[in-house]
Amino acid sequence: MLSNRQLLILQVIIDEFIQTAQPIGSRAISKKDEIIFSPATIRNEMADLEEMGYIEKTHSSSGRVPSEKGYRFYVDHLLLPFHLSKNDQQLISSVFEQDLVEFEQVVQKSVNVLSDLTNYTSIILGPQVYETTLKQLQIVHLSATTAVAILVTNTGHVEHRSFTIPTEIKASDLEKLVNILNERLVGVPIVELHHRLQHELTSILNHYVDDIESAFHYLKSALFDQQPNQVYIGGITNMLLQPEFNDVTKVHALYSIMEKEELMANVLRSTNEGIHISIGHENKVNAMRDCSLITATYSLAGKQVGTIALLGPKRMEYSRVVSLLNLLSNQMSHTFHDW
Amino acid sequence: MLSNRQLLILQVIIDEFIQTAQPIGSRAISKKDEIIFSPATIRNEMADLEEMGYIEKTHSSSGRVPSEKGYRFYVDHLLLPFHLSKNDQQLISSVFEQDLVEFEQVVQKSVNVLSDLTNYTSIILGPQVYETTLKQLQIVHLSATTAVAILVTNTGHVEHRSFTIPTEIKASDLEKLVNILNERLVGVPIVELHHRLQHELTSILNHYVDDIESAFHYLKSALFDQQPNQVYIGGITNMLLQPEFNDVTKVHALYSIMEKEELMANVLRSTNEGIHISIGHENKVNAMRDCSLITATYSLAGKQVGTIALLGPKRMEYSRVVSLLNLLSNQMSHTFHDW
DNA sequence: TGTTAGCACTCTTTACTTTCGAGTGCTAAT
DNA sequence: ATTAGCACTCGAAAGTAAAGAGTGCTAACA
Repeated sequence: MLSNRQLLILQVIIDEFIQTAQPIGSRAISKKDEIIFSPATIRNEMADLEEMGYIEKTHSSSGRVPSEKGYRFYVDHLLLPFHLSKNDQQLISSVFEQDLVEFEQVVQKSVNVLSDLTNYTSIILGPQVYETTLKQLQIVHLSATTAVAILVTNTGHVEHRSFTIPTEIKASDLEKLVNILNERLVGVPIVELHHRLQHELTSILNHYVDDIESAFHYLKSALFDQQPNQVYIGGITNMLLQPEFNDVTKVHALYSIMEKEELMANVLRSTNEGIHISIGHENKVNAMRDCSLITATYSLAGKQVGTIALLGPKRMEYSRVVSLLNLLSNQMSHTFHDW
Repeated sequence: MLSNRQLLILQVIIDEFIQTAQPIGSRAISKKDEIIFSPATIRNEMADLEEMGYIEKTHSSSGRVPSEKGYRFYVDHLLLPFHLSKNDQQLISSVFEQDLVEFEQVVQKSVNVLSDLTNYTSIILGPQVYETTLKQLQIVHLSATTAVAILVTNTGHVEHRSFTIPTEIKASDLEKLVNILNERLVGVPIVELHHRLQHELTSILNHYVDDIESAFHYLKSALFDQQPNQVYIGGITNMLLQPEFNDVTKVHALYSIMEKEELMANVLRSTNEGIHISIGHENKVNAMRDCSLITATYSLAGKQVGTIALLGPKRMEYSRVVSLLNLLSNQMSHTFHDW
């Protein structure tokens, strides 16, 4: 479809535009070392590339900028493997060098390193709780009427929820309940807890506990009502550094959606395994239509559990970012392999 | 010092500027109902007010805007008690109407309500952990070499930290240690824990535990290494709605410091009891020199524990914001009174 | 003596023009 | 097939002009 020369020119245009954010003219292209043709020749090729929809003009006599189709072609066919600098590699590795056992710590560090290295906004979706299993359940009484329920997972994740104990529930009932649940439910995947509680254990529990109904109801609501989506975001302010976000209204739209954890979680959760790139209008969320989102998945104990993403302008350093995400997601998966 | 007429005019200028963000001219002032003088008279008074430094011109023939000295005078002497609308009051009360026992939930809700009501950025500094006491300490083993330490406070706050258990420490030692700590330390203020561990308990512990040194060391570092500052921020994007933050560079500076939790914690921690207002250059942090920060303290069980703040342009609705903060901080203190 | 009308003056804002240059498309020559 | 040449287009930047909001000052007024 595209001649070698056209491929070369397209590559130069996109590479250049990613760096400068300025439209590229035929003269500038001809001056590149790898180009041995005159501006006129290049103009002809550019006219063809434009006709095919890979590049665009900002106005009738401007240089060219990549179109979304152009970026798509670029990432699909022109992406050269990027050799990460020693510094990049070290910074990523440094996340895993300490004895961090807690998931949150690793993720928090990763988010920061990633946004610092790229100057984009990095987003990590934490492990799906349903991939993890229950390690321990516990009630700590704070006063006669209040208590904290604490749930520890096999990944070291701790969920806790305070609640008031209504007067009709005996504290002893609650304790019994928790004891029974611990005996029966340790090792069960979190996502199944609800079902198991509901269907298999009610009868057994009725046997032991006087007023199982309300005690159960309370414990359930305390623990499972709002399963928080763990979305970690770093480098939000980096967006402001990109020239395409000089306009405050654009930034506002983008920031608003990033404040919505659930929305972000949905966006990231629906990604395929491995590296995936959404460019501009390929993004389902309107406010991201001027951005590209690159996602990578990582796994915990062999199962896919979460997503790492970088959000930046369409004019992203795709090559480098893909390499960084690859490295990081691999290292994460490796670190979490035997948890 | 200032005549009644000057006070009136100053008040009108500031009230008006707070609403419109536009310089106010003599003609506009004279049209106000409460003003019965001609523009010429007002011009004379304005010249005086300017000479005294309460108002400024943006250029030689512009209307006047309040100076920082003007705002200071305004909040010190001209602030009328603001009557909150039913809606405002209800929204604030709604935070406390549910059975929220957990501190985090109350604070998170408050932050959101506050930023929604004001269109400013709201910041809440969580309870100082050292004001709270230990309720329970616990170790949950995840694997042979990893465990989570969980610390529950009397406020229902849960701290947890995962750590690797080095081979030289016996799991049983760790358990013993935790048992002893629980017997001895429940009810001790968190801030004293470190001291108590260090000085009073070492001898006792030595008696029971074989290798107290390293077990102790590990537990300590797991629990007390980085005491997180709990800074809750809501409505960061609201800044973008203010005309004074049309400039992306200003926003960037401001957002950067808000990403630094410790810095924000320091700023808020160093406030006096009750309501306090810092205007423009009164703020110690450079990036806030174009902003006003209004803080209020709330207490838990009678002791001062935290700060609620609103950050906005110098042109804030001081009167309303003060009332809102007063109401919220009182309700918070009241709610937390007997925790 | 305090207040106000009148007026010249200042400065910003907006719109309109001009100029400059980067870049294009096309044609004709190589 | 490639390139030099050239007329043309458009945006960005700079300059000009008019409009309007607001001021300070002076002199008149109650």
